[in-house]
Amino acid sequence: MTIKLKSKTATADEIALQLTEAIHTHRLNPGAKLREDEICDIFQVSRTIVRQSLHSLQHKGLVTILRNKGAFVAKPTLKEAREVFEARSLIEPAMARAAALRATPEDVAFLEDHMKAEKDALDREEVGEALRLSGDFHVQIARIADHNLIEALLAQLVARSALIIALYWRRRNALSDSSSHLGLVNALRDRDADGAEEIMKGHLLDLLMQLDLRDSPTGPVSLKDALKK
Amino acid sequence: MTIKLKSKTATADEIALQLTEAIHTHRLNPGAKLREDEICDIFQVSRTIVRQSLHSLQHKGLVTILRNKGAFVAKPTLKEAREVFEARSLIEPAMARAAALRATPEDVAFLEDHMKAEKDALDREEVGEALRLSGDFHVQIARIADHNLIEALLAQLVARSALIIALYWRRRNALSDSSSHLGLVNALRDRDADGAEEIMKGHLLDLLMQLDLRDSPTGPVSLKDALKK
DNA sequence: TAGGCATACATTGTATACGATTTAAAACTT
DNA sequence: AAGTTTTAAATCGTATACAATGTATGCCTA
Repeated sequence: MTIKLKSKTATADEIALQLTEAIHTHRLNPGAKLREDEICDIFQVSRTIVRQSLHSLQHKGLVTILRNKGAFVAKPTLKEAREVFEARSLIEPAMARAAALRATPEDVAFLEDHMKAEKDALDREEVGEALRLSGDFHVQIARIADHNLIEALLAQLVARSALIIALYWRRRNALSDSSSHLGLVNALRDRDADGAEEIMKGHLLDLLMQLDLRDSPTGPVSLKDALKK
Repeated sequence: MTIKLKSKTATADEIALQLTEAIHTHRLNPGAKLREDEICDIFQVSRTIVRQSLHSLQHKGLVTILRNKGAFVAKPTLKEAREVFEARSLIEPAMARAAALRATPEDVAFLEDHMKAEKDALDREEVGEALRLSGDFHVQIARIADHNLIEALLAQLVARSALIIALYWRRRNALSDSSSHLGLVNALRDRDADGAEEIMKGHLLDLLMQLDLRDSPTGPVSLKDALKK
């Protein structure tokens, strides 16, 4: 899928956002090289701007920059993958609880729309987009909980989760368990803080279970890479 | 012994680290302007490098960059301050627990040395340095817990906490409650996971209590600032 | 003299040029 | 022909030059 932009100059943030979405929807896979000149051509900006966005993404853990070698979409190790989900397990249940205590009817309606958009994307077989929306759902919970810091942090963790899913997803058929999201929305509507917290806890555990985080070294590696040195 | 005469050019990371330490020890206060040329002169590097480090610090939440106006040491709002400590309260007790289960005798010895260094700094009345060490203690717990992701995250939160302390510290006399740290080390030595978790929880609560995070708008504001716009 | 306007200065933002390093390719040797 | 050295190309890192923006100064007018 081509990444197009308006004729006027793009900002570093816009480029970073587009790259993030491409990663999130698996149009860009872990390990993919991000050559500066190539991105310059696509967005019609100087390398200065491109480098800003790449560094930005590096800080967020989505990109790995090797000195004098270039920028690559990050390839989380098994340990990093576990750590991401451990961190999420520490944070998100509390966010679900806080969200349940604060959610307005508008918030609930928003989440319902959000879930519908996800379902529509799945019906259209836009798997990547569905995955992105599914992750964004979690970020929205933090937004409803009115916790900006964790919202930003969670956005990073969710984006990294997309990388992890790309690397360690077990089966390609069953995608997301939307029933958890539905239950969460219901709990929010009912102001059921305990319920929301528990559902979130279980939901993250479910996600983790669907990943293959055993000690197999690095997952799918190209033969070329494996033999390189 | 020969001394390196070659004026080794500082890297962006080194500059960022020095600025971070200056912030951590309160040699740089919230709101301080960080002019690029000035930093260039100090470290004898081009603006390219300085801008890299400033952007890096912005991503970490220590610096705020206003377009066309420049970089300033961040000034956390009351809400942001609360969020930092809420996030720490979600994360750190779990780290204390994990650390208690993993701590080796070497780890315990290291923490004891660390506490002694903090005490020495206090005795020498190097308040800023003591504060920095006190914060780093928490980061070391995450390191012992062998959780790299949270260790990095916590380093950011601790650095931001230094800003918060600079802004919202209640009384200038009583500094840190070293008894909590001592208790924590003992719990780690005893492999007392529950105890470590509880002590950490209480310790963070104590810290929070010593801050003035009531709804007074932004804490210490000058009349001049208040009328500025 | 106070306020508004215009100009000059200071600082930041972006693009480009140049040097350093890596990667790929070619030529050479054994 | 395989391996090694040499050469060239591609790519990244840093410094610098220039443009855009913001800030301060002085002048003019009422």
